[in-house]
Amino acid sequence: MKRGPELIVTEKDNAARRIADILSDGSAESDRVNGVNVYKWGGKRCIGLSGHVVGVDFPPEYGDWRDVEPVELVSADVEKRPTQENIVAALRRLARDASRIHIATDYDREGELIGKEAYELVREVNEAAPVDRVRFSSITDREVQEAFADPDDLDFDLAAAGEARQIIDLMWGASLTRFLSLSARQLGDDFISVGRVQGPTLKLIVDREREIDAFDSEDYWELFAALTKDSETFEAQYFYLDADDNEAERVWEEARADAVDRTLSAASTATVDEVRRRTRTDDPPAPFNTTQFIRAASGIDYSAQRAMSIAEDLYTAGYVTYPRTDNTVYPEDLEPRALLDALSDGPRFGDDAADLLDADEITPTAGDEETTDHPPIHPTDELPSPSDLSEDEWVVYELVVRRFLATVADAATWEHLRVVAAVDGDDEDLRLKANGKRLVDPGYHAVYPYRSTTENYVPDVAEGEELAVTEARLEAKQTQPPRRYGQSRLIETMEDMGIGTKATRHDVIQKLYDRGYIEGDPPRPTRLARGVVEASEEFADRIVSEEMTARLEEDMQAIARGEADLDEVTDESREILERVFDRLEDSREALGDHLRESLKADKTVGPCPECGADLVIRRSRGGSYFVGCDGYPDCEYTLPLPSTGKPILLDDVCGEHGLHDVKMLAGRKTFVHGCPLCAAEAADEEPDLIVGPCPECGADHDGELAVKRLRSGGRLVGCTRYPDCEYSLPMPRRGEVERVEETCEEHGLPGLRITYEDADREPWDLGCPICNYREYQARQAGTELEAIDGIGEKTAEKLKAAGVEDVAGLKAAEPDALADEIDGVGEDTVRNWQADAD
DNA sequence: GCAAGGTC
Repeated sequence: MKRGPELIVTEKDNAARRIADILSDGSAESDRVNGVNVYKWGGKRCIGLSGHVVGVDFPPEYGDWRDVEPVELVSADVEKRPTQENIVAALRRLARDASRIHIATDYDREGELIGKEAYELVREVNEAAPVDRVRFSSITDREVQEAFADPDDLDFDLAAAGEARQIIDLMWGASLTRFLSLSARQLGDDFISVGRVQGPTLKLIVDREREIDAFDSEDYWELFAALTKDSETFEAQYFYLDADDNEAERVWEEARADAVDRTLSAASTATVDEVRRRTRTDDPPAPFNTTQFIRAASGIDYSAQRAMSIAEDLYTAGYVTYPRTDNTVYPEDLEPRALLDALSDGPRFGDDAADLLDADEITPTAGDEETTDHPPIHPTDELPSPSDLSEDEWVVYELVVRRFLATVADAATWEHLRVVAAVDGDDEDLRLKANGKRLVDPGYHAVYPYRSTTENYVPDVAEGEELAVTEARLEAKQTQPPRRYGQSRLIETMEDMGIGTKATRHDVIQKLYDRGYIEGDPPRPTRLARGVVEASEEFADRIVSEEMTARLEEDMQAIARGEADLDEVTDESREILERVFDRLEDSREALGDHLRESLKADKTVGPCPECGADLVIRRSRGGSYFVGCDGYPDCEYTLPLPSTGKPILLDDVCGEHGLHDVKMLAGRKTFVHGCPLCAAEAADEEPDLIVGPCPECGADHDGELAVKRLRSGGRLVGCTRYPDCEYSLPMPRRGEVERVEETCEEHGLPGLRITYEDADREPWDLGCPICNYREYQARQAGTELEAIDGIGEKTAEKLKAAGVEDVAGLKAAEPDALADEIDGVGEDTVRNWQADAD
């Protein structure tokens, strides 16, 4: 046997560093091999991978979409190829002279597969060294030491289960994606994708939209009365018992609602006939897993994607534990008291943490899901100093800290008081109810302010007591269609359906946005999405059904138990997919037409006022959007669109022009532009407001600056001699601009004031427009990239590497070109950043 | 270039 060093392989660098630290008792030293961290001590080396470092794909000859019939992918070989060359090379180099190899990847199915991939890479260069597998549920001293003292073997069956998933996902996803894209002739960046996870997720959204479309709203009425005891007034609601003897508040017949209203309006007293007091315990929440973290973050207005991105940054910096976890049970070795003690030094929450230390006994809550790979998300005992985090990072970090505090805090206690009072009616008594609640012991709410603690006051009354009826109110209402899924609700539903994983669900939603399947927030499906779901339902129902995952899960478990083998499972899946293609091939044309119609519907604004053909949303070569006639070049009619954001069409149609309203999506700066023709006409009619002499041509040519409304809906201060003089300054789109008395000495211009229709909104005195713009530019120049929502330290680094140094540079960049240069960033993201920078 | 799953 060789006498070289032992090699430990982990799933990620972070785990490698911590394991090396534990096994070496802190003596490990960090080194770089091929740009990859390697930790060395004694006769040992430890390297962290980056998840999968090899990927599955078809052989290169299947690469050209147009040359290969999609159905050929069903029977094509699937190969493994390194995807992280530098890590693979480093692993090979270290493995060559290793005397023994320990696979220490995560303790789950995917970890077993990643371990097997490492094993195969090792075997390519070292046939002799023994390879074992160490398994531990959390990276703690005790567990790691025990695992290395008693190593096990790789579980090749479990890894094969993961491989079956890889192969099946690739063959279904790639073949159907190519088929749909080819049939609709969408081959560029705008290909049409389907897959085992994105399919059912999209169908969920489309199905909800179908319910909304099919919904017929119904009128109903609700009745309220103000009841007064002494001088204390509270509101009670009319109710009755329905046919099933259940309490009902909605009255479905107008005549009856009016009759009840008349009786209540005429009544002067109501008699209390029921008083019920109840004390309710409100238990503190369970520890955070990924899904619940995303849900809580969405409650404070962070999108799923953004919340996860911040959590990952906090994890990398060492302030919170691994954010991708299903686990809602803290590991045994977590010491709440020690952690509270550490947190009590922190800003914002230190006092709350310290208060919790006063308790005699600290028992954390536990959720239903207990897994072994990672603990629930909680803060570490390493605290950031105020300047270490951006404001957004602080907000999210505080959420994680406070969730931990909540899980070790006491339950809250509410006192509920239900009062029912009766008013004499013509044939029967009318009953009114009020539900009071009071937070008598705030418990965990004292440290976790993210849940509502709104109280409803109902005075202390006794049965038989007479209350004054001081007001009656009839409210006409309509039943509402079901609500669209929000992002966090979607993720929870995906989790319930068993599709996707903690690490991918939020990415899947992002993918649906990127593919043009959903828009806005809460996401609504495009026509294309409906077209894809309809086509899938007809020909490949599996790919939009959660059953596919359920079935795959069963097959994987069979493989893992050694009761089925990989080929059996993948061959069976192949046969099913072959049959799907038998039917698809016959309908290629019709399906392609349908998808193309859907694509066009997403872009069709309405009839062209000049030739009657369709007006569609198009993009100029510079990347900006405009409305142009589909009859181009015969008809050259166009309308401009605002320069910020990405346009989508709303359902509302302009009564005058028959054009759909346009909404511009730009993150927090999203706004409704409305009918583009109305906007253009309004701009033509709005008179320019002359401000004063143009600084460029005023002296020589008498040019004047004026506030002008643009046909795109925007506004600027520009020279009246445009286009001969192109001097201009930006102006906000909204509000009414007026001149004020005082004049700027430097520029000879009056100050400008913007007033708003909303009377609550303070007017904005921006002063001399030139001075104002200068100040604005100065502020921008001093603004760091990180100040923009969605840009963290890492993204800022990537931006700088791409040549974007500051906010001004970001604003000047072409979104598509910049997106190409930065991994994991799409064009829309860049547009959102730019909109935020304005 | 296609999926979904790791990780960054």
